Amino acid sequence: MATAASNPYLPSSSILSSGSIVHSDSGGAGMQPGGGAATSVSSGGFRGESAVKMVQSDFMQGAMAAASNGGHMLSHAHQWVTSLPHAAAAAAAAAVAAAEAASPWSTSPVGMASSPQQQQSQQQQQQQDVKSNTAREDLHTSSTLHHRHLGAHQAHAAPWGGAAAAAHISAITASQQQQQQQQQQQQSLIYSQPGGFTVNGMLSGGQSLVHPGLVRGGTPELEHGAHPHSHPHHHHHQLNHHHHHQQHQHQHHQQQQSHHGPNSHEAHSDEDTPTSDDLEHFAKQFKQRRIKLGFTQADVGLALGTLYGNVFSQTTICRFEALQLSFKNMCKLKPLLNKWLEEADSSTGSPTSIDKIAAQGRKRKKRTSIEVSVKGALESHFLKCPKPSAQEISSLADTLQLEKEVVRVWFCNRRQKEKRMTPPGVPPTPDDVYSQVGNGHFLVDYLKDASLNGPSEAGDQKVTTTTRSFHQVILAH
DNA sequence: ATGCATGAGTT
DNA sequence: ACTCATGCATA
Repeated sequence: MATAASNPYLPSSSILSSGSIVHSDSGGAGMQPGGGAATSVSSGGFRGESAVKMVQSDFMQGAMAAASNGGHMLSHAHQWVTSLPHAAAAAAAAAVAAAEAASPWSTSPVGMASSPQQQQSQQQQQQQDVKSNTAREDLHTSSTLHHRHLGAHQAHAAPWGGAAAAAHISAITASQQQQQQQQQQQQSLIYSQPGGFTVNGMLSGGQSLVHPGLVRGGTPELEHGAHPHSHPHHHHHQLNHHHHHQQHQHQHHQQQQSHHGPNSHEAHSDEDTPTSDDLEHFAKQFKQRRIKLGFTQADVGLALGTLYGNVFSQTTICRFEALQLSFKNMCKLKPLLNKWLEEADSSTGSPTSIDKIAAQGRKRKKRTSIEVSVKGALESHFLKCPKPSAQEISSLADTLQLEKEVVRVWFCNRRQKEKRMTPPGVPPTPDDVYSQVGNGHFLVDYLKDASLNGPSEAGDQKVTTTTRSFHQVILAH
């Protein structure tokens, strides 16, 4: 009880006007009345609501039922905390590109031309699949890694990329990039920090991870951020819009030189085209080495900032290791992490000096805790309609007594989750290969329903099989 | 390790 | 208003 109130946020204290902020929520155990609004929390279980997370799909089954629980509501009030304006601001320059690689990863099968229809047409609706039924559960047993084969549904054609190849960039057959559809792709911006001053925190140690040489003096230039050897110039910027389809997709042909043949395939180090297998393997390996070297995920994130000018949080590193990022995002980060690994490796023994940067100050809304029962309700709606219209959101919000914005964000996040490489579930038991269908499949698609977005194409998506390995399988047909 | 959140860039 | 990349705050 009594949780003390440690208010986490609150930037610097007081300046904020009024102090009404309140913190609360927390959940710890559940008490804490919250100051203004109570956010109910209750989730209880540690590690993510254990129960809940266990099975997402199960929500429907079990949780839902429970859901009815009464009506509690959570009110979360909105209390954003204001903090200081941090300076981060952004420098913006993009540098990134550098690493990106690009390319079509097609390594795979290739050949087939993809066919599908969807490629260009659709707009945002990708497949949202919903799978429902089957329960996929995720339990990853905590710490250890879960090895699953992830699926990669990689789909996009290679947006960013390209070329990463180091040297020759240009060439690439055009095939891939080709069609850029208008979708959005994302932006990958990179924030580079102005070298002038803040470089990222680290640096200090110098010794440790980086050698002066690598880090370019402080200015991270934007243009080529760092490529060690490759040539610069490719425009970084995202280009290509092709996007989504991460999961379904078909890849494009174009084989690149990456793998060779028959038995050997490993290689891929960085520049080539990362295939999902590569990514999976790399991620595992990365984690292992990182741990051996004694670095935390947070350390790595900061170190990347020093090396490339892009700082990443512990969260991102964690997700990378767990393959919980989109395929594209994984590809983007891999080169950076690989580079770090090389550095860290060579400089063994050095301490880490890390420090945190801290603070950013922006106002961030207090995190709303949604009760399990409410989550169950949201989950069930999601299955019915992953993309509810504004109106639906409003009514749902009303029903659940949540802010509309909270509901909207929940759906956005839920949708993102579906797109990750690693499906939420993936049983740690990779073994069964076959049976996975039962549990893991998600990519089913249809169901896009119509609410807002449209109709469209939806149906097309075909089903991608999903079974364990998406990679290769990829769309059937 | 994850849930909820912010924001750029699109559409 | 959405998607996608990221991260603070949390469990």
